[in-house]
Amino acid sequence: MLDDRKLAVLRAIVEDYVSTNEPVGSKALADRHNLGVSPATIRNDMAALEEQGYIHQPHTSAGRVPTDKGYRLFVDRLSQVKPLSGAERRAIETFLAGAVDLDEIVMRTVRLLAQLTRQVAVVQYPSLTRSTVRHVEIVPVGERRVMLVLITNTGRVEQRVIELVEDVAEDRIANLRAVLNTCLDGCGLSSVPETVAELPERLPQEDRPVAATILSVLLETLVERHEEKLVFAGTANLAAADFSVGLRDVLEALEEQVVLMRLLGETGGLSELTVRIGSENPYTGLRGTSIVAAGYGSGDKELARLGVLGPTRMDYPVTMGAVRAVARYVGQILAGS
Amino acid sequence: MLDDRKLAVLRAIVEDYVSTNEPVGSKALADRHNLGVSPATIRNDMAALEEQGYIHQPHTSAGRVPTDKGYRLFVDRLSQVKPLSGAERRAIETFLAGAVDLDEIVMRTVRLLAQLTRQVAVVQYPSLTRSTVRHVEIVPVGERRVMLVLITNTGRVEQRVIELVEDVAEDRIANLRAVLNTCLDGCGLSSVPETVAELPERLPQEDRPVAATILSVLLETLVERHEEKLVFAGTANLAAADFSVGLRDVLEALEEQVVLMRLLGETGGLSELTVRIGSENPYTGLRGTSIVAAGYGSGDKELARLGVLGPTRMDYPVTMGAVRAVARYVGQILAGS
DNA sequence: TCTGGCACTCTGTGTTCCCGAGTGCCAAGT
DNA sequence: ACTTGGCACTCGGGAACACAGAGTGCCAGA
Repeated sequence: MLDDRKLAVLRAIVEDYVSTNEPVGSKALADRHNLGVSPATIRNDMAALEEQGYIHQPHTSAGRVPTDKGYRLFVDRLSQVKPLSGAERRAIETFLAGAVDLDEIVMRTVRLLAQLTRQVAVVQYPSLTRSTVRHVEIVPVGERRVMLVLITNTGRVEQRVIELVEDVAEDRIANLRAVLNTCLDGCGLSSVPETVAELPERLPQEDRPVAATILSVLLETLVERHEEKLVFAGTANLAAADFSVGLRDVLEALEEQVVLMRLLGETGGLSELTVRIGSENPYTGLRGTSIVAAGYGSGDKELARLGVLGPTRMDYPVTMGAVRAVARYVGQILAGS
Repeated sequence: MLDDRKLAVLRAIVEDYVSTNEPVGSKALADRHNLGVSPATIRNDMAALEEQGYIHQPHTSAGRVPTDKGYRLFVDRLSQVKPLSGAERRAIETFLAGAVDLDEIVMRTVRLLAQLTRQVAVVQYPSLTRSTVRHVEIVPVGERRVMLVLITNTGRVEQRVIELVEDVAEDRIANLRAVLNTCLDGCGLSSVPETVAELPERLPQEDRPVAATILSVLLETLVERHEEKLVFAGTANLAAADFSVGLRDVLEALEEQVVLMRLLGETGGLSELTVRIGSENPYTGLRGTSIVAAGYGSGDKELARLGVLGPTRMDYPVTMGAVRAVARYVGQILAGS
């Protein structure tokens, strides 16, 4: 069905189209790549490729352009992820190493990725789910209000203000805090719910209503927030890549956290690359765009995902290389801190 | 020099140009606004206005377009800030009231502002400088590491990880924490440096080096971070407003926090509107764009600034009204929480 | 000081035309 | 059974051109 030469032709078409941004014709192909055959032969192959939906002709008598299906085949079978240059590696290391806390790690990562790929980069904050509790703090901040602060081993801090229904003396709060910390210290966030369920028994009767309020907020924080936060950078790169489809839609999609979350996708293995090409992704505003994403984490646990978003017509090998490399480095940094 | 009628003509030109986005000619003016004079007269006035640099002709035999100077005069003398409609007010209130913590207040504010003005909105996090300390927490997070968490009365939480040079037992940390909280509780952040300076005296000799390390980080956090954080939303609106100047530059400027910070400007009074029109602003990538900003705060203290950024050709009265209103509401919300 | 009239100057738009790139097909060659 | 060169055909996009319409400046008269 698709012999080697046809595949070579498809590869050549993708490469040329990506670099020139113009439909590529049989003659140009014969010139630039030495496929060892004449334009006429290539034309026959192209006809076959088009027949099967891998490429497409904008109009009669224009060159061919890869379809989403064509890119898919290219990514799956015709290309190899291109590793970064040594200089780029060093740049990543020095750039990431300077970060002092989680916020800054994330910030620098997203900028780095945007710069490296010249596309829009998206980084999800490390999920709470895989972290463990380092410390829980309950701070009175008013008459009947306390602030709940949760610190994880990944250095993340979550905070919520809680309204109480009754006045609670400082020492009762202190006691509650002590009990909470004893129970939860080092506890994996995913197992917090069970641990918390048993907790009221250890408290004096009178404190249980208050504890219940606080604990419900705590759980809520874990569940609701556990992977909402996203950061992105490099939107200016969108303007450069002249988007076929309105970039208004793309900008809108970027502001829809929910959409973005889904685009980053569910995890494959750690550092495993996910590529969604054009219409493969569920959001209609993002036809015309592809997403290359990977999970990152410390050790062997995936903490969250990161990726880039660009025109379907992107340099997949290079982009994939950059995403994979950054994901790995971030993992290392997180593990080391 | 500029009699009333000429001013009226200028106002009419600005209004028409803003609504139609096309150079406006004398006949159209005479038709749409009843100025009581003939097109010919208007032409004379326009010639005078052009002479003085308030309007400008793209080409011979095209209508006139306001210059930056023209917009400036319009904003300063010819327009009145347009208050929001009742419906809009209610929308603001309900939308902002739902926020549970500072992060969410800021997030909702920036979205609200973007939606209301159909432009790019920017909100600066409430500055620490004006807040007071609610609580300082020091949490051991490893052998020789502690995490410093600072909670302010505005609900903001700052965190930093600190490496120590020696092992420090829990109880010494606890003591340090107690002392810190006693001294700093309720202390205005701006007066923290002095307060902290006297602090070592209250500590046992042995703890002073550790305390010094921690305190220096504390101060650093206050100084360095006190107004770095910015959030924006509504970039999709940029695509709609067909920017004369490349929107690439605008997107780039948006990612430069420093530039943005300066654009929001130094404070006038609280809720006082600052308007920078086109070339008035210092960053060349933003010719073609205007910024409308205002300070917001709780009580009479300005905590930070917010604003919107859009094409020079924007509806100033409406935009200014929205910015001012949002600034006030946010102030109220912050004061109330 | 305002107004109507008039000649003039542009831009933007629509039309036409033509070039060239690219194709598909076919018949001949290996 | 492929591959190749030749050939007629198609179609998009740029250049040349004309033209209508909007707008202007200026001038003479009210």
